[in-house]
Amino acid sequence: MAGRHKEFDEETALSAATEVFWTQGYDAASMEDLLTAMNINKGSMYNTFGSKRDLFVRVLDRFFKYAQHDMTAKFEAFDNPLDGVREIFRQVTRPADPKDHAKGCFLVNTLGEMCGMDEELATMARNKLLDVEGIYLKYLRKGVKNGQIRKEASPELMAKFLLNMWNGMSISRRMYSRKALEELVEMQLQLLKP
Amino acid sequence: MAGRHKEFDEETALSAATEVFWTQGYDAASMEDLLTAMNINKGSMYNTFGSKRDLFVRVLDRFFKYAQHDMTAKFEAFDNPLDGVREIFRQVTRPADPKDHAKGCFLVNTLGEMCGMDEELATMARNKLLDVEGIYLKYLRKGVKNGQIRKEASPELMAKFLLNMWNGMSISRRMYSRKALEELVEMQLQLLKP
DNA sequence: TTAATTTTGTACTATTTGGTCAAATATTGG
DNA sequence: CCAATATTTGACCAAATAGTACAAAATTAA
Repeated sequence: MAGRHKEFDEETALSAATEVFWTQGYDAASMEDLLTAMNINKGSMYNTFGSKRDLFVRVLDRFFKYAQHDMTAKFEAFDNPLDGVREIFRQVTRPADPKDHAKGCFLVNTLGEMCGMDEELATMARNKLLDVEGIYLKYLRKGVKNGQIRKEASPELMAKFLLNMWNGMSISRRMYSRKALEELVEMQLQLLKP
Repeated sequence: MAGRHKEFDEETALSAATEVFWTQGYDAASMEDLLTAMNINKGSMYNTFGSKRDLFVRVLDRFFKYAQHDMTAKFEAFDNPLDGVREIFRQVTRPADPKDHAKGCFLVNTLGEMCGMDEELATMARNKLLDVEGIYLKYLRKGVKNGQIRKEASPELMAKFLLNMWNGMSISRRMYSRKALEELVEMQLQLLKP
């Protein structure tokens, strides 16, 4: 196949774009911000990704793919799903970078920004969050079978509860101390214990 | 004092502006959108409110004032604070207009949009949400005294828990059915019962 | 009446927005 | 080397943005 080679790495560029969309949101992120972060030219961007919106969809999909793997890995690393949940919520209570508190959850942010504005993007974010709920459900069911999770509440409802907790913490992390967030997690996890 | 009187009612105009900011967010709401909704001219707006940002601050303050009154009234209408909380969360599970689901909570939206972008506005929203937490705290304490709320957890933590629940539901309402939302509320309220 | 004040509407600025395009550059197969 | 193909580059564009300016009409209190 003839033609000049791509000089930049798509993955690297998408990763940089993720950071910009994540911290600023879709609308507030300008093409200039994005191109500077991605370190490519306008032409390259439009040639490769199509449009700002298309780029966002790519970023969203890629983000979710990694999040999915990460979540599953964390659940698989523990015998007890409660420990998996704790590990997952450590991203909230003890983020790698304290600046992550302001960023919140990318999917939650997107659902919040797009709902009522761009229903298509909102639905993408919503469906991904529902997939997250699905992961919770899978490991909760396993936990119920092993007697690690209470049998009295339905796993379906408990999964929704965990997602609601995640949604809430995505906002609450912008207002509470680490200690308060940790207490909050531990308090709510009581609802899952047998 | 001489001079022509204002033709429009500031309260009415602010109410219209609230709707626009609430559904679209601060950034996405254009002056054109706002002026059309408020039904006044550019000159009148800038003369009365100063700037888009100043208008937003007025809208935010006014919104919170009403929310505060509303919450307090709901708590006061019931002997048991648990019923007060249920009534407050009916705004989420059974909103007056189903379109309110897409709108979420104005304060939560603002904290989400502004955190990391405009720290001053973010702090305004955050402080108002912390005031909401304060209201929860007041009535939880009363409930503890009356044996309606469990004594084992600290009222401070339970208040934070309620706010976290609110934050979460402000997102979750954009993805779940009424029935699921109601089950979610009732499940989580278990944590407050004695 | 006069001075003060608001409303209305239009025109304007200056900046930023997402997006386009053509020319230059690099790569490959024939 | 040549022709075809693909990417890079930066200039360019039309639309929208918040905000300003202003003049003329309207209303009011003193």
